[in-house]
Amino acid sequence: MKYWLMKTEPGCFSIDDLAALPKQTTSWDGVRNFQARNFMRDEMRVGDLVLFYHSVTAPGVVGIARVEREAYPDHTAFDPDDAHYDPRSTPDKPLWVMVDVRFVEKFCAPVSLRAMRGIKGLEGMELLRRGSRLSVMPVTEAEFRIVRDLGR
DNA sequence: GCCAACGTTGGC
DNA sequence: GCCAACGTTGGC
Repeated sequence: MKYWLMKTEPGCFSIDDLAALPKQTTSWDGVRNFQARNFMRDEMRVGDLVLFYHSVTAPGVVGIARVEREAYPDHTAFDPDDAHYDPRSTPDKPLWVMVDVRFVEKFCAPVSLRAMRGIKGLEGMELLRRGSRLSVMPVTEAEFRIVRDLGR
């Protein structure tokens, strides 16, 4: 089993939005970065756990989700009216993929990006690298546990 | 709102 | 294949 961190802008889609869905499950569409796509397509498996990260406003990890369905074509790329439309991607040859994730828990206290920078054991996190912009990235089990324990 | 860092595009 | 220009991300 692997561990991940996935970013979202809460103004667009927050952990509360996820928890409020009937099945508490959503398709993680709109990823348009090859490195992030490759992680989803090649390495993400059902049951993997995800640190749910809010960016922009109060950046930090706010909870945990779980992968419910492995990569399948991101149909929003086919839709000219969609903000993430990409004409290079077609139903025959989909370029972009998405996974489904399910709500697991919301932290009592969000683990802010600022706080994470000072925590021993998190120094190696991709998220903390200067200029890190990846929206889907792997984390180690140790990092996952540290962040989870801080949030609970 | 600013701007550093980064990925992507496209001319050559 | 190089690299400048550009657009985007995202912290602050």
